[in-house]
Amino acid sequence: MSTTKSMPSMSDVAARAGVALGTVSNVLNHPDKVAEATLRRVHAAIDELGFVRNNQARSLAMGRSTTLGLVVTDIGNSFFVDIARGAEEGAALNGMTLLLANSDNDYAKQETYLDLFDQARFAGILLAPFEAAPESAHRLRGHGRPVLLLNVAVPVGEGCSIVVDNEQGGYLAARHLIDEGRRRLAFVGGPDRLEPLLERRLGAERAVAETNGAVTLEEIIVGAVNAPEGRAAGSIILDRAPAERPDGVFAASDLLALGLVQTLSAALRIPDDLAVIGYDNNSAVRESTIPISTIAQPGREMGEIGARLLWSEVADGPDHEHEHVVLAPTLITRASSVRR
Amino acid sequence: MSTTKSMPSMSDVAARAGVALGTVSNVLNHPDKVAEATLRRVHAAIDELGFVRNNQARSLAMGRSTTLGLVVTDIGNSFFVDIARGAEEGAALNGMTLLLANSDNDYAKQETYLDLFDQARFAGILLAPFEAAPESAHRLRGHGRPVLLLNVAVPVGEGCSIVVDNEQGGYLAARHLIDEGRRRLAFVGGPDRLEPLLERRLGAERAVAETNGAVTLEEIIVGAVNAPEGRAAGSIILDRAPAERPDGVFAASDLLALGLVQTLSAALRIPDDLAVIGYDNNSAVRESTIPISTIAQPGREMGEIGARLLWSEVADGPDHEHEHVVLAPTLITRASSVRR
DNA sequence: TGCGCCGATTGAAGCGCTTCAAGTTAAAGT
DNA sequence: ACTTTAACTTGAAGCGCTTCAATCGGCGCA
Repeated sequence: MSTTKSMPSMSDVAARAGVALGTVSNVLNHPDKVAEATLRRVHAAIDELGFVRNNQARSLAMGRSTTLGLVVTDIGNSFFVDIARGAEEGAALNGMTLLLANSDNDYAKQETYLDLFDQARFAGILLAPFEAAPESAHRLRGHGRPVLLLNVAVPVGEGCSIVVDNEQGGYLAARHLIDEGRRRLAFVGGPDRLEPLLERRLGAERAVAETNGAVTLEEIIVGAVNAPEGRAAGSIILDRAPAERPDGVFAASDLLALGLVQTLSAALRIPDDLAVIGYDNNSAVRESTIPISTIAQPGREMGEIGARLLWSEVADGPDHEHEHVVLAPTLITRASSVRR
Repeated sequence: MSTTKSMPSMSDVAARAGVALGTVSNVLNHPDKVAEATLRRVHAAIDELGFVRNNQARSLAMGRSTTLGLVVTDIGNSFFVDIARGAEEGAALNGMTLLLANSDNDYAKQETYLDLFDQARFAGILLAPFEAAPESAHRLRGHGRPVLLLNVAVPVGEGCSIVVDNEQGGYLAARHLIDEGRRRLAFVGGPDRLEPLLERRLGAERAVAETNGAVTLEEIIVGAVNAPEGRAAGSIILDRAPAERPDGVFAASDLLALGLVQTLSAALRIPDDLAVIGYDNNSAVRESTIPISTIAQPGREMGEIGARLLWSEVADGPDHEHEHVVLAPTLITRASSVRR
C-alpha cells in the first residue's frame, strides 16, 4: 500500500553522481567539506532524481529531531493562535520547525497528542494545557523529553514555564477604571476555582484597596466567561435601581464584556453611565460596534520565548537551568471605557 | 546534546523480558500471535522501563507513516479551524493522526511546510492553499505523495479535491433576500480576480435573473473583505438619497457584512429598511449585536471527507480513482435579514 | 516409540540516513 | 626525490524498528 513508486534514496543519488554514499550526506550537511566540482555533480543528480531526504531516517541516525511540537487547548481562541504564530517564529529562528496539534478542550486528545509527539521523538514540546499541568508532562520529562508549559505555573525544578501575570492584569483593568473616575466597580467573573480568574479579581482588589475606601468593588459571579453569560449579567445590572448600579465593570473575558455591552448599551450610555473593560484582546471582539477596552496578553511573545527557551533546553542538555518567565499584560483602552 | 538519558529501546525491553526482539515487536503489532504469558511478561517489562516506541524507526522500517498533514492558510479564520477539526476526526477514524501547520497567508511558509511534510514522509497531505493550487502540490504528487486540495479546484486526474459550491452559496443568499421581499439588491464584494467571490456574485445574478426583471442587482466593489471596508461600503450607501439605496445587501464575507451593519444601523433600521446577509458563518461575527444572516460553508465536513478520501488514496495505492467532491453551502437566517 | 503438525519464538536482514576512522590524492616543504 | 600536510572521499557501523524464513517444542496419533 501507500507510496507506489518509492522515492529515490541517497544511495541512488550517490550512484548517479558516481560518488560514495557518505559524500552525498556531506553535500547535504557539510557542503564546506566537499570539493566544488563534486558538489555540483551531486546537486545535479539530486535534481535529476527529484531526491527528497528522508527525515525519519535522518533523525533516527542523528538521534535527535529538529521539530518542536505545540499542543493547544483551543485553536479557535485567538490567544492560542497568537501563541502558535510566535512559537513558529521562535522555532524558525533556531532552524527548527513547529508542528501544531489542537486538543480541542478534550483532555484525552491532549494526552494522545503528547504521546504522539513523544513517539515521534520531537525535540521538545510546548504545551498550553487543558487546565492544570498534566501528569503526562511529568512523565515525558521523566524520560528526557523537554516539555515547556504555557499559561500554567509549574513546580520549580520541574521544567520551564511561561505565564502572564493575571494579578497584574486585573490590577491594570481596575486601576484604569478608577483613573477614569469610576467609583462603584463590579467584577464580573466565573467561579474562583479557575485560577486565572481568581488572580484577576485579586489584582482588581489590590487596585481598589490602594484608594482607601473611596472605591467599592462588588463581585458578580457568572457560570462561564462567554457572551450569553455576559448578557445575563447585563440584565442583572439593568434590573437594579440606577443608584445601585456600578459605574465601572471589569469583565473577566472579552466575550463576557461583549455580552455586557450588548445588553447595557440598549438602556445606558457607554461609557458615560457605565464603563466596561474586558480581558484577552480577543480577535472575536475586535470588531464590536462599541470597541471594548481590554487587557492584552502577549501571546505572540509567549510563543516565541517559549520556543526559544525550549530550544535552549534541547541544546544545553543536562546543564540547562529551568526558567519561569512571567510576562506583563498591557492595557488597551477603547471606546467602552474612555469618555470622548 | 538533546535527550540526555536516551530512551529504552525494544531490545532493552526484550532483554528485560527475556525474549527475542521480534517477540516484542509482535506484542506491539500482532498480539494475537503471542502466547498469553509472554504477552504479560513483555508488557510488564515495557511498563517497568517506561518504553515508548520510536515512531521514526517504525515508519522507516514499515516504509509508510500513519500521519497526515494539514496545511492551512490562516488558522485565525474559523473556517479553517472547522476544517482542521473535521480532518482530525476523519484521520482518527482511520487510525491516523493529523498534524497541523499554519502558513499564515505566506506563500513561502506554505512551501516550507509542504516540503517538511514531504521530508517527514507523511502518508498524505491536505492542503487549503494560499490562492491557487501551487506547483509544489504537483511536484509532491509526482513522487508519490498524495496531496488533496481543499477549497480549490484541481485539474481532473491530478488528484482529489473538495470544494464548496460558491455559485450556489451566492444563489442562496440572493434568493433569500428576494424571498424576503427585497427588490433592489446590492452585492458588496472584492475584485473579481478572486475566484470564490466572483462565483458568489454569479450565483446572486442567477437568482436575480430568475425573477424576470422584477429585481435589480448592483455591485459595490471594495478593496478587501474585512470590517473596515464594510464600514466604508456602508458610508457609500448612506451617502445616497434614500430612494437610491438598496433594500437588500449581500456581502461577500461576514466581516464585510459586520462592517456594513455597524455603519448602516446607525441611520437605518435593520432589517426593516435594509436587510443584510454575509458569507462564511465566521465565528468572529457570531456574537455581533445584530445577529447577521450568513451562508455557512461545511468546513468540518470538508475536513472529514478530506481525511477519509486521502486515507483511501493512501490505502488503495495505484488503483485509486481521484474524486472531486462539491459540497453544498447552507443558508443561516438571523436577525439582519428577517423581519420579526 | 516414532512421525507429523502447528502455534510460539527466534534472529538476521534491511529501511535510509549520519558519522567517523581510514584511505587516497595532490600540493607543499626540505 | 622524499616526507608532510591538507583537502577530499570512502565505506562500514549503527540508529530502533518490522518482517519473515527458520527453528523449537509439545502434542496427538498410528
